[in-house]
Amino acid sequence: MSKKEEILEIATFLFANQGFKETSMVEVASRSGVASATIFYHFKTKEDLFLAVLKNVKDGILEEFSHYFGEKEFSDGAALLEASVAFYLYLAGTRQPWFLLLHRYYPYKLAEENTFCRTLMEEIYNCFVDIFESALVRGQADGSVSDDLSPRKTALLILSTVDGIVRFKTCNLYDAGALYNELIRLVGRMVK
Amino acid sequence: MSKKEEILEIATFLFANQGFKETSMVEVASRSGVASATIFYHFKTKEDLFLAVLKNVKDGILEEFSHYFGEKEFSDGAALLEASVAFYLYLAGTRQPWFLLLHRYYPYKLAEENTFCRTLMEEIYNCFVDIFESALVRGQADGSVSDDLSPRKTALLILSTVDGIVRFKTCNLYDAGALYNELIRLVGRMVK
DNA sequence: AGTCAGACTGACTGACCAATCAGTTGAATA
DNA sequence: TATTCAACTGATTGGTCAGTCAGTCTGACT
Repeated sequence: MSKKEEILEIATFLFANQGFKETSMVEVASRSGVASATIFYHFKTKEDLFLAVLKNVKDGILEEFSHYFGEKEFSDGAALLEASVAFYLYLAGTRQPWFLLLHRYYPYKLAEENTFCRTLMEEIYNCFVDIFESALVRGQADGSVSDDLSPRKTALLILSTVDGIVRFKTCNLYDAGALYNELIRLVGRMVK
Repeated sequence: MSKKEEILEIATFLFANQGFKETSMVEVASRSGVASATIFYHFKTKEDLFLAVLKNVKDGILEEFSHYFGEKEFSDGAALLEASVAFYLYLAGTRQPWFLLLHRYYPYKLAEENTFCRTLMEEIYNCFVDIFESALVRGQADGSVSDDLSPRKTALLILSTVDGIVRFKTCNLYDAGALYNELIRLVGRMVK
């Protein structure tokens, strides 16, 4: 792995676990085994480093989802929806730093003034919503999902539920992990 | 208003809008119209100031809920649940700084090592969950809520949905405010 | 061997920040 | 009037941090 990649990986971990302001370039440097000036050689500013991290996260998420849904088949829309929710939860577990980062306030704040950041955040969340929405649309076509639902709005609400549970889990509020099965059942009730 | 109260109010606003680390004691002082040493006279450390802010938020939330539910009557459990969700959304709108603060990572991180902070966070979230849970229990007794639901788990899932939508709104992701009606409808479907 | 460029570094700087301290002020009390 | 005490302050300090700069090193190409 090149030093640049190493810096990116360490920075992802630290920005996710400690936050942007709370992570110093010196710490990223020392953990990556480089001099702090090396980071500024590869990334112009600390904000630039953060954006590179966020881009990495976006690419990773999009790839994981397209990989998973590219090779699997589902019997109907409801089954696809259930699998989508389950895969979101699975991913939040295996790629904790990504979701920790997305549950911090900094990227959203940065997105208000930085168009590149806003684009990245939109791509990430649209990826999530689109998957739920297309499952709902397919479900309405094959009859496994109720017709009197707005697919887009319902998709957003499902995302906020799933995202909320994952956030509870990272915040150690309640034993949110124990709710995963119940969550999938309730989402089923919601759209039936 | 005493200077101490003024400091607390300004600190609540700044911690909520900028974050803990990003808010300097000098800024809190200058906006409150006092010398920075004055803050340290009233609050031993910056962390102490944050805990005082969080306690204020907790007291405010608990009072708002007990005030609202102390004077209203509801026809059945389902109606009570709907009103609870609606009041949560209403409160998140009128008391934005409180919810912004609760959607930051700092209080949860602090709660891991500081028992007082953990207690405050638990009191806040238990207040929310308890209200949803008791509405569900009442609904199961009067038949307006399905019997094959675990009231506690369902209450947690409803909270995560509502909390997720409020978070989306504060993060300016999508027009989450437009989903409020849809949200209440879907919660109704969930528990029927 | 000589040249060049990209990768990397140690030492430094100016800005900022939490916290301290030795005081002043003003109002209540003796 | 003298005393006391809580509230408040200006000046300062030790420490941290993002970012800069003037270089060194290494490997490829001539």
